[in-house]
Amino acid sequence: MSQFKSEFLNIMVERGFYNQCTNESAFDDYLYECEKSGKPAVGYLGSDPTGDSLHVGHIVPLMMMRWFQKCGHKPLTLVGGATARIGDPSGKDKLRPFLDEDTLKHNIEGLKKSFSKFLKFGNSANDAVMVDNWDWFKDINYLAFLRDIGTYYSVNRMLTMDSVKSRLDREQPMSFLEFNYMLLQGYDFCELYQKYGCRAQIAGSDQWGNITSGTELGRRKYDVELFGFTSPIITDSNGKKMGKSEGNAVWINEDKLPSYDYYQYFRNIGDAEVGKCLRIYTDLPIDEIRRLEALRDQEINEAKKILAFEATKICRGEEEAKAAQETAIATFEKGLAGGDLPCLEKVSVEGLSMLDAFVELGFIASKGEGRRLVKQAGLKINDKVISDENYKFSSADLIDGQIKLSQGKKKHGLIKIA
RNA sequence: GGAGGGGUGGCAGAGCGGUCAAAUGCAACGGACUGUAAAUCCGUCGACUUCGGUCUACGAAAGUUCAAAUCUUUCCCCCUCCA
Repeated sequence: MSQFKSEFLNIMVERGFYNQCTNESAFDDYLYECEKSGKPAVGYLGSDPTGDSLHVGHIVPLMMMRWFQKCGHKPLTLVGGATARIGDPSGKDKLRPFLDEDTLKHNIEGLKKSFSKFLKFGNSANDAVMVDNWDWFKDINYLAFLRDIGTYYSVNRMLTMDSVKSRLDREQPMSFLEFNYMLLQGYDFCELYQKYGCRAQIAGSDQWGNITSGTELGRRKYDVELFGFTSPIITDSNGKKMGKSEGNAVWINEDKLPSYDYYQYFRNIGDAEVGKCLRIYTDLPIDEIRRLEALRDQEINEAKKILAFEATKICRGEEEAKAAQETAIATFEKGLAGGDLPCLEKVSVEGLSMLDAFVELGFIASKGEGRRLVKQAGLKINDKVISDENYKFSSADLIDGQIKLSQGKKKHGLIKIA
């Protein structure tokens, strides 16, 4: 009844992770053999440290790797210390600014943290391993590289690759530096094959060109079939990429985004996305997901709560997920002030300007914006709309030693007496 | 090296001496309707403000002018074509 022999591929299809594979049946055979023999298949996921945390948009391949590991296989997570110094031209119009050494180092630490939330690292057979391509690129000799690797690449072929072609079609400049990116990523794949016996690369579909660069190099240089496997780009109902909230990225790392906000991102997902998101962002069994996504109208909110909780649990841990959920329930369903809301601590609130407090909480960028919101009835104190833009707090506003501040319907925060 | 085109708000993109805090679109934000959804409608969208205004902004600096995003000069950056 299942489409594939291997557990991994079946899960990928069932949960909507499968977009494209370099050789579906051979990959299936390979995985199946590994699953049967108990000897893990090795696959890798690469990410360039151009930022200090991954965000929700990166979760898709991360979850693929998570399932890969759950099926008994070994994930390698590659941080592109070297490739980040080049810049992946895929989907870009411009050369990226160069990052200095300190930033790269900082970013690599951030990525490791992000990876470790989704994968188990360690020394067992199928534990994940972190690698950095800087290790093998830093001492490489240019001439040796050209002779060893360059001979296998045809410029004619490279020019047909989407990442290059689209740039040329749009008459955007592409530097020779960026043009080399796919060679590096191809080399990575082969290096991991040599070192770890890695035969698979898993990534988003925008990486297809870079992946086939690796599989082709593997075939030509080592006479081995390497596999590439990609996910579709996950978009919301408006066709926009997932992962932005209020124009800001939804970060994986907790130092970049509070768990409550992470939870709220999933809680506020559109109805049409619930099923898709449950499959992709949670570990819930597929039967349970089918039941939840069938819910309609009011009831689908239950599914969204489960989605938000489960997604937060994977990324931030069960404790954080619970706290976020409790805060959300208290705030939205009971109209109380939940404990996990953003909070200002004050010795006294007497005479404190309301606008200053909102600015300090980060809800508004300026007092001017606050004044506008007051005119539009967008600011509330203890759930009462404030119409005086110069409102000053007094101890009469305190309820149980705190004041609840709200901006719009969704942003809530507290002032507490320290 | 030569010739030409260009750098404007989060992005795209008008404006080309005053009426410009800068059209329009997208994004974003608030309100209404709902379900913390979508769609729709209305409104807002540089900062400060005692709501009269004040200040800072159209790559950077200098200049012309009563007045400059708009003209001049120099510089920086980007693109196209030629060598």
